[in-house]
Amino acid sequence: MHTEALAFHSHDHAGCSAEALAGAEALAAAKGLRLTPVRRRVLEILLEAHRAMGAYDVLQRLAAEGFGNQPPVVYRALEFLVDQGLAHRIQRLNAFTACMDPGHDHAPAFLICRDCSAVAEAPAASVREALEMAAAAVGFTVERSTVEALGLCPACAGAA
Amino acid sequence: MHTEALAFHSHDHAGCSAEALAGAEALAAAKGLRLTPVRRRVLEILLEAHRAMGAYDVLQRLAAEGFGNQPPVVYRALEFLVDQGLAHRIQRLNAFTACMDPGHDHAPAFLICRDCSAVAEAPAASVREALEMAAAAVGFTVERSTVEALGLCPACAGAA
DNA sequence: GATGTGAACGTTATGATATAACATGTCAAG
DNA sequence: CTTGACATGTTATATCATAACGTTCACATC
Repeated sequence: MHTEALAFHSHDHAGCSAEALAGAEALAAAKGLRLTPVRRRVLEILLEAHRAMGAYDVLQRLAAEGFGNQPPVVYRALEFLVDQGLAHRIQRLNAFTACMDPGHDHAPAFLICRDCSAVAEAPAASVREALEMAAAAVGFTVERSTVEALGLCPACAGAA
Repeated sequence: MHTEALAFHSHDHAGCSAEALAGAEALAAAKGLRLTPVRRRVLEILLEAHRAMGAYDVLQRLAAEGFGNQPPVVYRALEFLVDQGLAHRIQRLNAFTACMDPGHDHAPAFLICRDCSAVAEAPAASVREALEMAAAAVGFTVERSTVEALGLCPACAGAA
């Protein structure tokens, strides 16, 4: 279960966080990256929250634990995590989420529930492919893409 | 020529702006919307620029012409235009562009050149369809979607 | 073990983007 | 000519993000 929309279903949360963290450590070791205390703690905070968090929300948590409490501290850590594919930025929310599946595929689509604000990462290979085709048709070369959908998650759709 | 990536090719710019503006007026008339001086002027500014502009850039133009010079003035006009499909927000740039084809299709993909910053609107029916399928697979209902690609436009790819 | 080097971190300050709240103006319907 | 709805203008502030600079620390080299 690594490409499904975990966030929309109950699951072994502690387990999936631990797994993602282990994946991050493996990736860091493999690539010779430094998963320093700040970076690691930011990733843990995102994993624990299991939803999109604003940079300043993360910063508050960091500061409460004795790390620096100025914006650059958290923005640098987030930049590192995003660059390495360990976290994602949700443009629509100016927020960040931990990547649930570091190291694989990547360039997922994000499904954002407008009701409960849950954010799920969905496999988007077909979406990217369609986008690349559309871009190629006008001579454009895609390097990075952002695909985000706003709507209703299963639970909130059911409640309505 | 209403679904192609105009921004990447030379074309009758004054003509396409006039056309889009006429389309906006027709749409406003048809829907009973008020295309007031501020709103109309914001749309014209976006059409003339023919690229993504930040809200404060637009505001500066407005202020120079005697309109209010406080952020809410331009943000309200932009919100109106975006809601009515006369302009689009480019999340990745925190910027706005005029819609080149008001009234049709809609929910285009945006192709953003990282070199020259040109932004083109590309037809994205197939992309949206793929996204809706992927979302449906996890029980999510898409209401609005954001599809943006960062890369190289034909001209800049050629120059490199 | 001293020392140079570079990356990460901390801090100050500021910049850029966006909205809440309220006052004023406009205009058509009653 | 009042009322009500909506647009605009203004003040103030919230929110998101980065430039610039100094300090610390791990580590390689001498």
